[in-house]
Formats: sequence, C-alpha cells, structure tokens
Amino acid sequence: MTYDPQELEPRWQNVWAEQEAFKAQIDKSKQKFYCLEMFPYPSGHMHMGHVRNYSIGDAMARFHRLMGKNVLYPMGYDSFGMPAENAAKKEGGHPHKVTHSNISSIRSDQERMGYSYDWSRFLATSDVDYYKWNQDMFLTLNERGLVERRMAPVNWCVDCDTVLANEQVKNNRCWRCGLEVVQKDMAQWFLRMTEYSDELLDELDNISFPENVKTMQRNWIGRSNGAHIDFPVDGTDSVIGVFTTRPDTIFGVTFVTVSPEHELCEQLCAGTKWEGGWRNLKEECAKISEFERINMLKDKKGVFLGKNAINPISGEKVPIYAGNFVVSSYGTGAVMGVPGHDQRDFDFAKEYELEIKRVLIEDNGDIPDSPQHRAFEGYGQMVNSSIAGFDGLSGEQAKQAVISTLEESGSGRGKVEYRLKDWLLSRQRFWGTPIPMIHCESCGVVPVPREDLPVQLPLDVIFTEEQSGNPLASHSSFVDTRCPSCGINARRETDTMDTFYDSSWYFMRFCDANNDSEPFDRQAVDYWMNDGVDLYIGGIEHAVMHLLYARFFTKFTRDSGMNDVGEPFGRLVCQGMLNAPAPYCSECNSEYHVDYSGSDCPSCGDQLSSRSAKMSKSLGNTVSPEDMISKYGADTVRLFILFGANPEAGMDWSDSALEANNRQIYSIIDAFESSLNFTNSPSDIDHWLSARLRENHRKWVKAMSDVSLREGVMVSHFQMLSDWNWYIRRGGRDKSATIQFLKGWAPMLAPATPHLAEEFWKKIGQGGIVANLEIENPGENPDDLLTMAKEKFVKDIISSGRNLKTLAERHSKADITKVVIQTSPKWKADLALEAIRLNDENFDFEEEGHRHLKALDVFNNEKTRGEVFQAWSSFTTGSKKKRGRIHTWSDGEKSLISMEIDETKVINANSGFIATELGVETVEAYGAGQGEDVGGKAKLASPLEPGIAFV
RNA sequence: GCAGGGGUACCCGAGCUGGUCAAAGGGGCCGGACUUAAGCUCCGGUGCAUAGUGCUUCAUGGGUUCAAAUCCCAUCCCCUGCACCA
Repeated sequence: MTYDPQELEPRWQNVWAEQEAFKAQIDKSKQKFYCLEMFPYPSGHMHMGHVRNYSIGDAMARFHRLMGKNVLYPMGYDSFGMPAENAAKKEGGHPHKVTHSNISSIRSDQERMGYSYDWSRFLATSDVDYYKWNQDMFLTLNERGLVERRMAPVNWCVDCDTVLANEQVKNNRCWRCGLEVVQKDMAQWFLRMTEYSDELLDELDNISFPENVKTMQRNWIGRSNGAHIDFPVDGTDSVIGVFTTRPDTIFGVTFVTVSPEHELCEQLCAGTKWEGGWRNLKEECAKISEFERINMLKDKKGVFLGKNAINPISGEKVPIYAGNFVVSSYGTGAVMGVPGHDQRDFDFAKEYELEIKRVLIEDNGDIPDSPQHRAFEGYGQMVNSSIAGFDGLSGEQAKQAVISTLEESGSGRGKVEYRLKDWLLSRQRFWGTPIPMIHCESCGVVPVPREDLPVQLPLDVIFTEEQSGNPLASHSSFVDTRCPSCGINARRETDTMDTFYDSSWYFMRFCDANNDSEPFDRQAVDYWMNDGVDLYIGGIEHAVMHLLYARFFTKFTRDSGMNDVGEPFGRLVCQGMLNAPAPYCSECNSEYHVDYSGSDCPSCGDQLSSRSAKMSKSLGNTVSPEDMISKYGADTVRLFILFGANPEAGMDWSDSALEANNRQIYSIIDAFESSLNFTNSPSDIDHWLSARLRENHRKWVKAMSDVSLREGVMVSHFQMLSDWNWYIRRGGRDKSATIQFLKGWAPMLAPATPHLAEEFWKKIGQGGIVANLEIENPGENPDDLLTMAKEKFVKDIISSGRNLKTLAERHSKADITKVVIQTSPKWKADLALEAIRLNDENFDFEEEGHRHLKALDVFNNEKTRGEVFQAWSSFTTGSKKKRGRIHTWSDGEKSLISMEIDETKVINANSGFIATELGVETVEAYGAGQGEDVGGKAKLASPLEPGIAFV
C-alpha cells in the first residue's frame, strides 16, 4: 500500500475533532482516569523532550479509553514568565502577543502529533480568565493567614532583575540564567508554606512518587528534631539562642559560634578591639564566590567577639565566636560548639586552641578522660556531666533528660527545625499575575476587594531593550488607584507572582476549565481528582519546586473547603532523558558541539570520539520533531519514542532505529493488506492464531496498565506481527480467522500509532472509530494452552532440528535428504505422566522419589533399570544445574503429556512443513523402539523431546 | 561527605519476589529466500565447543544455597540530588 502519513494522519485528526472523540464529561457510572502531563511553557516549537512526554501520556490516555475508563486528558500552557518578556523587549512588542503566537505554534505541533487532548479545556495561565483566579485564591490565602509581607534577605538575580525563591537557586546560581545570585534585603510577599511542613513530609510515605523524588522532597523539607537552648551573654541582657539536634552533648560545650551576619555580633563587639576582625569576616563571607565556598569546607575560620556565653545548664562560661561555617538562615544562625562530639567543632577548636571535652563514651569500658583525636559523633553514655543525674544516660533518654532540665529552668525547650522556608512569592517582573494588594498611606497594605478583581496587566506597555526594572512600576494608570477602605489616593502593588503559583493548581482548573464564577467547581474536582491525578508525567527537574508547591496548594484549597483530596498526584512518572550522540574527548572528559564532530578536540587536540549526551541546544545534538514528522509521519516517531525505552529510562536517539520502526509500520501494513484477499479456508493453525491473540492481549493489558509502554508496544507492534507471520508461514489464510485476529489487533495499535489503528479498523470493515471504542476482552479459552503448546512442540523440533542439521552436515559426506524423528517410548511417557501427577499432589520427590520409583512396574526390568532411573531423575529432581522437568514444563506442555498426545501423529500431520523448514525431502517419525534406531538416537527420545537424526 | 539510582553479550535495553536464563525485544552485523539488481519484505545466525545434554559469561572479589545475573558482604566505577543544616 502507499503509506502517506502526511495525508492519512491529518485526515484522522480531523475525524477525531469532528466527532469530539476526546471530550471528557463527568459520568459517575464510569471509572475515571485523569491523565496529565506537566504543561509546557510555550517557547515556540515543540522539542523532542515534549514529544516523549506527550507520547507517553497520550498512549496511556488512549489505552484507558479503550479499557472503558472515563478519561480526562487536557492540555494548556504555563505561559507567564520571563522569556516572553525578554522576547518582547527584543522585538519591541508586548509579551501577550509573543505568548499567543508561541502558543498557537506549539499547539499546532501537538495537534500534528495526534495527541488526544480535550481541547475544550484549553487554558493559558497568562490569560486573564485564568489569572484572575490566581488573584481570587491569593485573597483566600490571605484570609487564611497564609500570606505575609516582610523584610527579608532575598536571593537576587541581577540578570533577571528579580528575586528568586530558595528552590530556584541551584549552587548559588539562578536556575534560569545561571548567574550567581546576590543577597539583598527587601520587603517581599511570602506564602506560609511552612505551616504544612509536617504534612508535606509525612504524607510522602503514602504517595507513589518515585523514590528519588521523595528523597529530594524529604531532604528539601529537612525536618530535624532537637532543642532550642538559650545561652545568656555574660555581663549583658542579651541571649544567644541556638538550635541543636544533640542536647545530650550540652556538657561538652566549650564555645558558642554565631554566623557573621547574626544581629548580635555588632552588639557584642561594637566599639571594642574585636570589631574590626568581625567586620572583615562578615565582608569576606558576603562576597565569597561559589568556588571559594567549596574550598572553605576545609578552612574553618572564626573571630572572637569579646564576650562569653553562659551554659544555662552547667553555668560554665565559654567564649563567643563568629564563624564562617555557621549558616545564618538555618535554625537561629547560632550553634553551640561541642568539639568532642562534632567534627566541625573539633576542627574549629584545634584551629583556635579551644578546650575539647569528652562528655559521651563510645563503649562502656572507655575511659572518660582519654584524649580525643577526632570527634565522636555517635550516641553513647553521658560522662563528665558537671551536675549529677546525667552520667550514664544515652541517646533519646539523655536528650530528653537535658531538655526537661532546660525547660524547668526556662532556658530551653524541645524544638523541631525545618530546612524548608516559606515560599517567597513576589517577583519584580511584568509578565506574571499582579498581586492584588494596594498600599495606602493611612491604612497600610489593603487587599483588593474580590468584586474589583481582576487586576489586569496593562496591554499598552511598550517594551524596549533599554528598559530596566519592572515596567509595571512606571505605568501610572496601573499604579495609581484609590484605597478600597478609606478612598484616598493609593498605590497598587507592582510585584507579580512567581509563575510556580500558576502551575500549583492548574490541574484542578482543568477539571472545570471554563468556570467563570469560581476557580473550579467542587463536584467536578472531587470527581476527577479523587485519589489525585491518576497518572502525572513530567521531568525530574520539578521534583522539588513544582511538585512541592502543588502539594502545598492542594492542601490549602482542601482546608479552605474547595476540594476533598489532599494529595494532588497519584502515580507520578518522571520520564528519562533523551540523549543523542555528541563529540566527546575522553582525555578532557567533556562533550563538544556537533560542529566539532570528526575533528580534533579544541582544547587538547586529541581525536574526538562520540558518546551520547542529553539533547541540548548548547551541544547542538537536538533532533527536530517537525523534520522527523515530515519524513516519517507522527506514528513512526511515536512508535520509536515508546519502543526505544520505558518511560523512566533514559533513551538514545538513533536514526537507524527510527528507520527500523518505520519499516516495522510497513510490515504491519502488509499484514493488514494481505488479509483482504483471503477467502474462507479454515485450517488447524487458525485456532493457534486466535489463542495467540488472547495470550498477547492479556500480556498487553498487563504491561500497559503498569505503564510499561515498551513492553506493551513490544506485544502490540512486534509480537503480534511475528505471530501473524508464523500463521502465514504455516499456511493460514482463512478470512474469518484473520479478520477476528486483526479486529483484536487494530485497537492494540492505537496507543502508540493511533492514526494507523483507525486506518486499519476501517480497512477491515469495522464501523465507528477506534478513538470511541471500548475494547472487547477476548476472554480465555481453556484449550489455548494446549493449542500453543502443541505448536511449540513443532516449533521446537524445527529449532533443534536446525541446530542438529548443521552438526550433522559435518559428519556426512553425502547430502542430507531425510530426518528421522523417534518419539518418546511409552514407558518414558508414562513415567513423565506419573511424575506430573505426583507433583500436583505436592509429592516430595527428594524424600520419597526413589522408594516410589522402585515400587513401579517399569523398574522391574533389569535391562532398562538404569535408563528408567535416569529418566525419573531428569523428570523429578533434576541434576545439579538443571531442575526437574516437572518444574520447567509449561502448563500447556504438562497437559500435552497428561493427555498422552500421540507425538508421532502430530509430527506426521506437519511433516510437509517440517521438511521445508529443515530443508530435507522426507520426514519419518515413529516411536522409539518401533523402527530402526537411526543414529542411536532412541535413547535420547523423551516426552516432547524426540530423538532426531539426519541421514 | 550524606542520600537515591545504577553497572547485563558489538550497541541500546528487559530480567533481578533465586531454578523454565546462554539470558526477552530491538539496533547493528553475517548468511539464506525473493528480485534482473538494489531496496523492501520474509527466514535463519550472532560467547566457545559440540550430532543434542558440555564449558565460560550478567562491574570485581568473597559468601549463602542442591542451585545465583537474581539474595548477603566488601571493593571499584558511573549518574542524580543535597551540600559546613548544627
């Protein structure tokens, strides 16, 4: 057939659209399946990473529709953000325009791929229809006390001209542009995500995220149990609060260290001779680069601040230092120095010749006063406590004892600290949701009343390259307003929201995307979001940021009575990297742009080899989906993507594999084509074909349900074809049997290659379209195992015959023209039958096998006794390396033996086929002992494993 | 350093609740059929040995077991995340 995907694919896409095949509606009588991909930022065209993401999602959506589920599979765009703003500056336009032209371009790419989205739920977060609900929910957050505006040291990216959330800083660099971030003090809007720290952490145990994602989130939340302890500063009213996870080491404190930025530093040393040293240290810490930070790990530095702190439990006075290794943002920004039991403190103490005290012993027999060469950081019995009642305690008990004592004296308490910080929401950028707040000179900060929403982004802003800062701030018609509470002139907030806010609830909006009276209807969300999104597919890069924010948001909306569910995502699948070859220098261990392929390493001059690397613009090893679609069609690209690797695994791009998948499609087409000429001509192999359909269907459903798409496709696009080919080879050509098979096959092709599936469905004369089909379960047929085992018996004879023939050829001078097959003698078959029967009764062959055998009649014949014994062992206990046959025969094979099938008859019935396959003129078969023992092969004959000789 | 995940035949990749595993499937390569020929398609082969049940293989070295790619321990290497978090 002429296969023209450029004609065929759009044609079916139109049919789907006309029939609204993918429109989802609530139907409580059906089981729902919510399939979602992390929606894209519309950056112009779709890239291969998108293709992989959506091909996985689409296959699953289509599969579950075939399974009769009510599938919600929407698509939209995360369309606020910096790139559009930068592009607008460059082109002198407005981000709104840039965004919309990008959206239509990526959307048409997606449509060309044939993804089965319910486009009626389309949304773009930068549209006011969407972001007005951002604002609405911001007011709700505010009402619930989860919004806070405060001065805070923030991460500032000079290049992006805005602040960044902690999650957006990677290695002290901006996640977007890679520039190093600087610290700045600013008034900022925060969402109090830490209110949910415990739930965010604890719920991780109950959700099915991949383990690495859970770990990342756990690390990020970073809960630690410990104690807050106040150390009064000697001779002042000040108190230094420290956080420690090891209150059991309190008696070992020999100094206190605060971060150089700590507010107490100045108080303590101002005007003293110590002040200079502190200022130097502070300055040094403020401007150190990332590179120096890593070096600093080895180099602990500190300065004495001129005062002592008092250990609240022992009353001892210890010096206070400012230290470069204390993180100002964690805990209280101050730590107690216990050099005996913390390696960092130990290093510090050595450096500054501070006392090292042992207050825990490792083993019971250890001497409490022995000197230490390193810190002992484990748990152990307390020793050397300066007050009674503590020595001898260890671990949790010791910690508790210290905490209670501190609590009694009011100088400390048990405390849980988190690494997680509140979500810094505000951005000093234009292209985001305006924060609906108003600054009034007399009333302070006042929320915009709900009825005044939305606060719209002005469309009459001109963007230019020279511009710096936020254009909103200088746009007077936006900024100037009146105070909603007192009515005097006031100023609008010009900060906009982090775009992660937009993506924190879009999955709920999709449930009710066109609602214009509220963010979403509760009933709709409760239906679709029950147990969360059933399958959520996206990149690992969002493991902490998006996935944590979305979890937080869902809990907040739940607590506001907007929905029932507390965890937004059920099963999360993070698709693997898409790699492609890139030039590589093993000497320098680095990859280069594809422009260098074939030439020498630009830095060391060695010859460049090649290795696979993540597809990236900077390496130039990307592949354009459009090119591939126009060359092979969407179905081939989809098949390649799904067959190349399971969703989570990384995969390598390969042009030759893509071509091979294209050829596979042609072969499948041939199969469907050839059936059209068949007539009514039934044969035995027809039963085998339908047995294979049922078997493959069962395997396919299992694999697909597990999101093992590669395995699923292996069945639907490879195994099915190879079974078809075998059927043809065996002379099958019956119209009704093949139609039955193809009718079962066509829908199985739909998840990966939906256009082809529709074409075939029509070709074999079925009504309707596959997209609307609920697949019939072909069910089970009790004879299938037997049918397949019988065919396998023939296949095995051919397969081992082929091996043996090549061996035989070495020994035979004349041409081989005949194969003699001696089937198992009756007594062996009986023995096998007996073994199977006993095995079904859980007979213990190890213990009782021999006794049982000796009681059998066959064992009485002295001449064959040895052979009987051998056969029995090979059937039952097996040898050292091989298990007994009773364990290795399939159920079908066991039935063949149990039914005492006449192997000779089966072979004779298929002798023509066997002869052709083995390239001989005649096939002769008889039971061993009933004819000449050609080649002495009779003794090898065993049930289902006849002796084969070539002559 | 800590945590998570890995190392399987020429390559990619399954298997890893121990036996049916010389190890699925694909790519590549080799051979055969078809063809005027190439391509396509189909069939076979692809550790070594061998007229069949044998030997050596699943990062390395040990161990458990009648039996290990699969379980345990140690080592080496790779990826990913966090990184002076008290």
